[in-house]
Amino acid sequence: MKHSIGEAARLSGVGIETIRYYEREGVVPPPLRTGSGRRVYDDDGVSQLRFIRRCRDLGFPIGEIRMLLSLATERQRACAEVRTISERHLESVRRKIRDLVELETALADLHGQCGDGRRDCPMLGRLFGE
Amino acid sequence: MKHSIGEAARLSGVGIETIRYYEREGVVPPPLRTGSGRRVYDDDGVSQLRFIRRCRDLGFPIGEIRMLLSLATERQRACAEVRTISERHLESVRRKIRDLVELETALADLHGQCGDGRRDCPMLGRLFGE
DNA sequence: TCTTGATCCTGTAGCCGCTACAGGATGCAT
DNA sequence: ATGCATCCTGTAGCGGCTACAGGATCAAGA
Repeated sequence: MKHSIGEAARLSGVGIETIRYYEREGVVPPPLRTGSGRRVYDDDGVSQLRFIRRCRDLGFPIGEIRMLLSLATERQRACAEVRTISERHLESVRRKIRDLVELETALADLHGQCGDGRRDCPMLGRLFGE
Repeated sequence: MKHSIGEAARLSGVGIETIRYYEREGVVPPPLRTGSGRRVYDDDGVSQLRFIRRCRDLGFPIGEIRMLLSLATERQRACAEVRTISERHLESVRRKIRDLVELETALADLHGQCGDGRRDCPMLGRLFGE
């Protein structure tokens, strides 16, 4: 089946402007065009877009999605390499979680010092002090 | 004491270019200048910069730092308002943590399906499928 | 056939919070 | 006088979109 960019967007869950952005950035190949210049996507194109959206939902950066996509479309589906990429990404997600949890602790600690008064906030004092 | 921008950067832990950026954006007021046009910071200016850096370390966005800073420099130190801002921020940090933990689960799950083989990666299959 | 409204096109600018230049002017020590 | 550090302004880039402006085209109804 052939689809307009709007249909492709609906089917894949990727916004129209974002699809064009991916094309500009070379994440997806440029699709065919109608005589009047409108983009035409086939089912494979839509699948690629859906794949990208799922990867983005998982927080993969564009560069790694590009790698995953080329592994996938070259039909190699090289598991070991996918494993490496997803492992690296998983590690970065876990690092972010650790950082945020640390931050949460510090923030909750500071926040806890705030009373209900209207002056001389201890949190501001701590942030300004030294 | 008076300080050059370089000294202010060292003392506050904020980069030189970042200080100028904060000035452009109106986060800090423009400092005095020497005859030849170089910026001069006093200790209060350095304290403000340090305050901003600490807030940034805590993940506060610039807009909220602006509010905190005005609360602080107006000498009102209104604790209740600081509480509101930090509460909102804390909530957004916690939301981020929840999102990331969810993401981590999904990712680890997918990642766990990858074997050591070189073809037909189940993770790619899942990402492409429908 | 005409008109309306939806959809599409390109190109550009903005978001956040910096960071990294380029290209030039000072300041300070020797 | 020389040389190097530091400073200045202005601009562009990062990632990953998003939001226009201003125009072309399409499909459906009257």
